[in-house]
Amino acid sequence: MASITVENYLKQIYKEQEKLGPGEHLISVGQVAATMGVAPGTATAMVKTLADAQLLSYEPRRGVWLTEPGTKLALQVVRRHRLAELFLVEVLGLDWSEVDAEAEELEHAISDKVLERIDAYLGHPTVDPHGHPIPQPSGQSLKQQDLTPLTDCPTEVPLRVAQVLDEDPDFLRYVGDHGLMPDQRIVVAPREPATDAVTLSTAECKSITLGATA
Amino acid sequence: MASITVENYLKQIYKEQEKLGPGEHLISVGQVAATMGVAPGTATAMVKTLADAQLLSYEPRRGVWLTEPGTKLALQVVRRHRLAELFLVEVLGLDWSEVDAEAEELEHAISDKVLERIDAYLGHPTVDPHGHPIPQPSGQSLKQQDLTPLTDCPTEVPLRVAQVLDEDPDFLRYVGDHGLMPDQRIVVAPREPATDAVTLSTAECKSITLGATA
DNA sequence: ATAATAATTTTGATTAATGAAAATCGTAAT
DNA sequence: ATTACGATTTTCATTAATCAAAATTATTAT
Repeated sequence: MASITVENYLKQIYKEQEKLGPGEHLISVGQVAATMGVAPGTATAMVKTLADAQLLSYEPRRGVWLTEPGTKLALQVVRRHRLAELFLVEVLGLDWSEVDAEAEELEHAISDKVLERIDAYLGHPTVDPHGHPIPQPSGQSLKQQDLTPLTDCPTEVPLRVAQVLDEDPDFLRYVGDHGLMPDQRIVVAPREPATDAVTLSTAECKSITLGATA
Repeated sequence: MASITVENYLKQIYKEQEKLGPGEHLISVGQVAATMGVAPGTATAMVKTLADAQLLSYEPRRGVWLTEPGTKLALQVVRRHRLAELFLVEVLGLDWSEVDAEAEELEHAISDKVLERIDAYLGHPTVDPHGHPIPQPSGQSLKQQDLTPLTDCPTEVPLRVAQVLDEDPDFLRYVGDHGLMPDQRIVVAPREPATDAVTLSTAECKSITLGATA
């Protein structure tokens, strides 16, 4: 069985790959070290053992990308993580700003059986509390269709929030307090081309955000 | 923070101590090795580091016993384990025969916050699905009052099952199928002094059990 | 084409947890 | 008082995961 450490590396690499454009998949070892918070040499060593285990492909000095089995394992971890998050919010009533950290532990402790019970209990949901898609048990991830970053949405038009990428608890609490969360209706104000800020109004408030929200 | 391994050693030693009569607390290192399923030398080494961490007292060649902090930590693990078991049965509908194994993993992944939510969700229960007491957050364990082993219950008298000690899934499934579980009413048939078997009748069946049930 | 820079890989060492096998100790029997 | 036996402890070695720092390599700037 894959250790917790291995599961975390695969999940992290998967999430980095997800950010890339379609067709792209190469992640540098430095990037792996950075997201995992380990020294570069540590990442090199781990990446080699993951390559030996056929979980990823490794081209020295270029980078890595997940193989089929590696992707499958990563998706299982992400599925456990996101279902755990949703469960914590929906059933135990935790705040969406804190569930990411909690699920970080639970994602390694949930068996297939328990996971499928949770899935059924929640009615086979497709997105987690932040609007991220929940991979299916088959190992297939729902593809994200046509999401537009706030920075290039049409202005003055009613829209609905699809997902919030940032997982920082303070940020989530802040935007949550201002009514910005998945499925909420918003209107983006006319852009000020000079700034990288976007002003938008929800039910009643307006907030200023940075570039990383969709 | 205590590692998962440390948590498991403390929990196991606690459970061994629990079996002892009041006043007794000494557990041999061999016993520790046996319940943990490790080589004797491994147990000796671990026991020394736990002693250095003040989690238990160690008298070479005699054995160990938990200190106050060690007991407290062990009780926290047991609490997480038993609340997880109950949650799996009550909320997710798992069978009582399988939840011990599942909780073995979850007990190391549940934060204090999530644990207290689960506790509240379940209505602050006092016993797990097998009738074992759930330690309180303070670290105090409810004391077990006047439980009588089946082997010396009065016969021909209606009784109610308090707890089932064995955690073996096959055993639990078997007795569960015969209606033997906590809070069920049973009648013990007259004893056959020659055998170590006890015959008892529940709603309709009768089953023959060994010596370790209360 | 060469030198400088930044990223990556190597090397050497460490810590936690473990097993195997040899050495030691304590108790019980002769 | 010895001896023998069983449990315990020591010693040596291994694996997974890590860091620090030195060596290497690729790319960029001159």
